[in-house]
Amino acid sequence: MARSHHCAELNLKHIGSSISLSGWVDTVRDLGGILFVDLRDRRGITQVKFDPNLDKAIAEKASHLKQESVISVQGKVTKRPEGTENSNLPTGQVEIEATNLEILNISDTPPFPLDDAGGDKVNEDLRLTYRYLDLRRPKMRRNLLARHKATKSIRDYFDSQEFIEVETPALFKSTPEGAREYLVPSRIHPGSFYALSQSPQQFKQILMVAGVERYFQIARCFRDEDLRADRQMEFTQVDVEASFVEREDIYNLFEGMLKKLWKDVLNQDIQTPFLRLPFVDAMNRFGVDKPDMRFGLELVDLTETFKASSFKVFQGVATTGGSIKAFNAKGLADLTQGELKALEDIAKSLGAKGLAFIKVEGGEWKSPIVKFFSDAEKAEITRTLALQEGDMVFFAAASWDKACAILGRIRLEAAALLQKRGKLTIRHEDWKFLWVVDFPLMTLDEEAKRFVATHHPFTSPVPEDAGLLDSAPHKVRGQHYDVVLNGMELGGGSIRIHNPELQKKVFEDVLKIPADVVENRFGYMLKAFTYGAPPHGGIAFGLDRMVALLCGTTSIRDVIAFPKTQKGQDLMAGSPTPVTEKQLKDLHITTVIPT
RNA sequence: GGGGUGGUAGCUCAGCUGGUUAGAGCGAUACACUGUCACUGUAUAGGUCGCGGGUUCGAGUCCCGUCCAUCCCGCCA
Repeated sequence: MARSHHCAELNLKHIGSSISLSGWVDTVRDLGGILFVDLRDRRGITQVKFDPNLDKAIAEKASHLKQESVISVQGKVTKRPEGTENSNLPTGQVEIEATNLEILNISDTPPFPLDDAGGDKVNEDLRLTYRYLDLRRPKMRRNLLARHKATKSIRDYFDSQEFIEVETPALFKSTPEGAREYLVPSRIHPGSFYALSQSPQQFKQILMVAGVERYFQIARCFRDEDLRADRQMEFTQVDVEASFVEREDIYNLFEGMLKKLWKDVLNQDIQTPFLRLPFVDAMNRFGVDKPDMRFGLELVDLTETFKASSFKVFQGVATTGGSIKAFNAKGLADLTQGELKALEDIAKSLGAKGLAFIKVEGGEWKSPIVKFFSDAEKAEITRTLALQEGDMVFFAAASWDKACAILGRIRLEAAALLQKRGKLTIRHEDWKFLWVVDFPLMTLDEEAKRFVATHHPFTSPVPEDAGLLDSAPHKVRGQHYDVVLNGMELGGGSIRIHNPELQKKVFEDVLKIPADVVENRFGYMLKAFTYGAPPHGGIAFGLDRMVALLCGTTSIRDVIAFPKTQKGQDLMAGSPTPVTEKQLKDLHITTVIPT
């Protein structure tokens, strides 16, 4: 038998037993005569003793071991001598007196340290090149385990709610309305392509028409967009859809899932129901549609205050439909020139002309713009922002959405600066869940000068707004909801349109997609809806982001076994690669490499 | 497509205003060491300073280009 026990279970109860262990050499401590090996498997570490007084040949053999070699050891569990116990190890009361050693594979010296602290500092490209070594690190092993627990918890939950998991195709047809897609050439149909599914959205709605009623899937999705710390080209969605539901049903269902998930993975109790925050309030108070509510620094609106101001920059914006927003970065008056410059650059990158501010220092307002303010304006600023010594106020004057976006970002940066100074504490495990609701159904695409669906074109309007679809599409609220945690969008969904006429109207009259294109792309769906489509709705959320949060990491690469780099490469296997002429010929493809 | 940061020994980093033979810690190798647990001690080896070009008497250092990684903007219905 290769092993009778694993490396985390032996203790005083096993003393005297003959056992066998297999695993990797974590460390070798050769004291000249006696020699200790920390033997590691996926469960933990056990100390093995090689004593030349007991067996000279085995001790000699062990002295040639290198770290990360794979060995199998037979021996007897013994109590460690008084004073040599290791309280840091669960197995630290005992050790194995080796009676036999089998060297299964000697390892080359690893190219980087495999402990948590050392490995964390290593360049990520090196970790990705040797991912099999990186994954041996305790932290990465924990992350893989947490992901497994999360998916198991989710499957158990939906099963208990009588949802069934249905697989849908990865090879779908191209629908260029959404994210850029990965195309797959058809060998059998020259010149035609599949698209890798960017989400199972259309199939899950069809499953509702099919009478499945309660569907979920842990589904792989593909999007050919630029990568980020929280975005990979292929990622995993927990995709859910149910018939005969309203928004409240989805909120309850999903809150239940998250409650169980947090309990199963972290053994923590989270509070439900979550706060419901309308989109407009989220923007006005936090400047984003995914607010981090673990800290304040909320935005205020000063548009009215500055409508008659002698400060022309603000007055001009305030009287021409724009907004003047501000917030108090409490205690940040000691911000350095460099930090201020960095904030200005961020503001400008978001379309601000500059970043107006007031520093309250030594009882005075230090600011390049304050000389333009009247006493009444100053009083109003002091009152609404609760200004005190040591505070720092930032302003944005622009269109409403731009002003919100600028300060929303500056608010996050200011919070980071305050945290660095120890003036603000933001705890990772302070779980502030919320639903953001009442999104506008349509958003005006400035470039294309037409409306685009905020969420997707299948989202149902809020019933009382449906009459505005023709006259004022941007005023129509959608039955769309996002679940947000600590500044991260975990997922979103909506109650869908189940009426084929309404769906057709949204495609053709509101989104202005030509009728023949609608028929070509979505005709099958509209047709399906004519055969008794039940009212339905659902939600999808990013499993990778969720697991990253559970593991306390900001990069989803840390919770994906084999992620790709920002340029979409697999550094270990070396994809993508060119292919042979024959392969291309079979697929009726010719390539043109840009020079 | 754009902006920021980084690339010096196997790993993590230092290397000021250009100036002799580019350093440290960890790791590796060898030897010593019989109760260590990140063992310890002594010694040794290890470098195309990402790559290409330029300025200069002289470039790790300055300039231009380029590649890679990463963070962000655009993008992600």
